[in-house]
Amino acid sequence: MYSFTEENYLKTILKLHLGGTQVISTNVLAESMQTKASSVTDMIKKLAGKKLLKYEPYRGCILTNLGKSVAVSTLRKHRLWETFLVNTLSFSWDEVHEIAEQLEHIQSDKLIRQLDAFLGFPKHDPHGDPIPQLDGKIAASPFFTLDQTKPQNQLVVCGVLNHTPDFLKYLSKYGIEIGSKLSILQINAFDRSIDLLLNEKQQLNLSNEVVKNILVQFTHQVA
Amino acid sequence: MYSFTEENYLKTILKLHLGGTQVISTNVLAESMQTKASSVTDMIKKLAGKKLLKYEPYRGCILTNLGKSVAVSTLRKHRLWETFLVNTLSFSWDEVHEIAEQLEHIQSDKLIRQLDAFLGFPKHDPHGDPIPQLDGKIAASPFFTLDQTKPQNQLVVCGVLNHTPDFLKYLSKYGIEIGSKLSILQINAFDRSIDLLLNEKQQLNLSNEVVKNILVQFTHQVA
DNA sequence: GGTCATTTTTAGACAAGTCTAAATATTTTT
DNA sequence: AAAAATATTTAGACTTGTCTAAAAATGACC
Ligand SMILES: [Mn+2]
Ligand SMILES: [Mn+2]
Ligand SMILES: [Mn+2]
Ligand SMILES: [Mn+2]
Repeated sequence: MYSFTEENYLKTILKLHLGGTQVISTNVLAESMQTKASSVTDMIKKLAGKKLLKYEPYRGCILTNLGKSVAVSTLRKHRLWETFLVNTLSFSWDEVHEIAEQLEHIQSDKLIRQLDAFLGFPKHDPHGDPIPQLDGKIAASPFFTLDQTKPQNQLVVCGVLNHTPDFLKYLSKYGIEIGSKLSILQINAFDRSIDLLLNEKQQLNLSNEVVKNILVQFTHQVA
Repeated sequence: MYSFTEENYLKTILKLHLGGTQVISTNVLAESMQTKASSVTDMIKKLAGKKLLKYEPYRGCILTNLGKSVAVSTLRKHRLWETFLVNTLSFSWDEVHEIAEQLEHIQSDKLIRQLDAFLGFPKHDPHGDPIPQLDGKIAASPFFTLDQTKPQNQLVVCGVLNHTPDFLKYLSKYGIEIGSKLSILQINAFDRSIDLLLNEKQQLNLSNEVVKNILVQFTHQVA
């Protein structure tokens, strides 16, 4: 129905909306899509012609409900495939994004329904991001970042905000993954780094840059 | 590395080679690709330029070893994905071809290796076609068609030659699927139809048109 | 309110893949 | 061996998505 390129534009616009921006400017979109502003203008016009977004020249664009539904569906497919790659095919969380970028464009409603069922209707992908449901609803994340915590908090790692392979490999190297238990020992005021105990045995220090990209929740809760 | 279109051309040429044709003519390829001869000429020239096939103007083309390896890899991916869809996601054998046509172009060696392992290194796809192995070898089919059998033969259905959804649904309607047991009761000379016993309980008659598209082997053998 | 910097759009070009129509080569028929 | 039929290639055009360079609109500053 829609080309890979169209779906990628729509998904990127959706993510910018979800990031809190109402109207998406041409330059911001060009930056996000890693392309030129002139290319974006051309594509935006085409998408507007297909009623996928509202476009005001020199102002920017906003997804219509139609555009939003296409974008959410693509995001849902992306995150379900990432879950499949990690849970079923033993990939690590830093390897799956590129492959999911391809798989998210496979067209078959039944395929995604069956995949969802096979995976047990997961709520979150391997990076802790919510998987949009079949009805298009995207749950608000129940997690918070590690830099919003206090000493003595007992926490579980539930996701990350930075999705780059470098960051994910860095965490894996220290044994930090989804489900890891963290106890806050001390927050160092001078550099906002945190001393903590990982899985009740290993003590380590994480810089503020790392800490603000880790999503956690309290131990007693069940996601 | 190669575009979807290039991979589709290469895979189609490979199948024509496997069907026994040494040199593929422009018109035959156009027919197989459901496109025009002029488009084929353009594409063949491009593929020849990339050393994927040898092309002699007005004569036809033959895959090089490089072209063959790309084509075999695409065919392997197609058949592994079809197996995944049927074995893991509960699709029926008449629903998977279209989806596999998309999935076969996903680029990731590791993905296919992991999928193969997850599926238990299957030798045949849901239609009984051999799955090319990682080294590029395609096993000769150990099966023969139902019209090459004699009365009293005890057989197991192992595949089909006609892959159209219509034919596959027709077989499913009568309960004929991979693994079904067949006993030949009688071969009717006047129309070459066959009376047989399905799974030791149901008697039925299959036309020659159906019979020559069903692949079987003797009951005692294990594929 | 006018100038300047920035943002956005337009104009024109290109690559991939396709098509129709016309030209040319090959094969078959006489 | 020439004519007719068939197969193949070429020429020119179109679509999608991209780019660079130039033009136009917008917003900031004085
Ligand atoms: Mn991702
Ligand atoms: Mn993710
Ligand atoms: Mn198939
Ligand atoms: Mn098949």
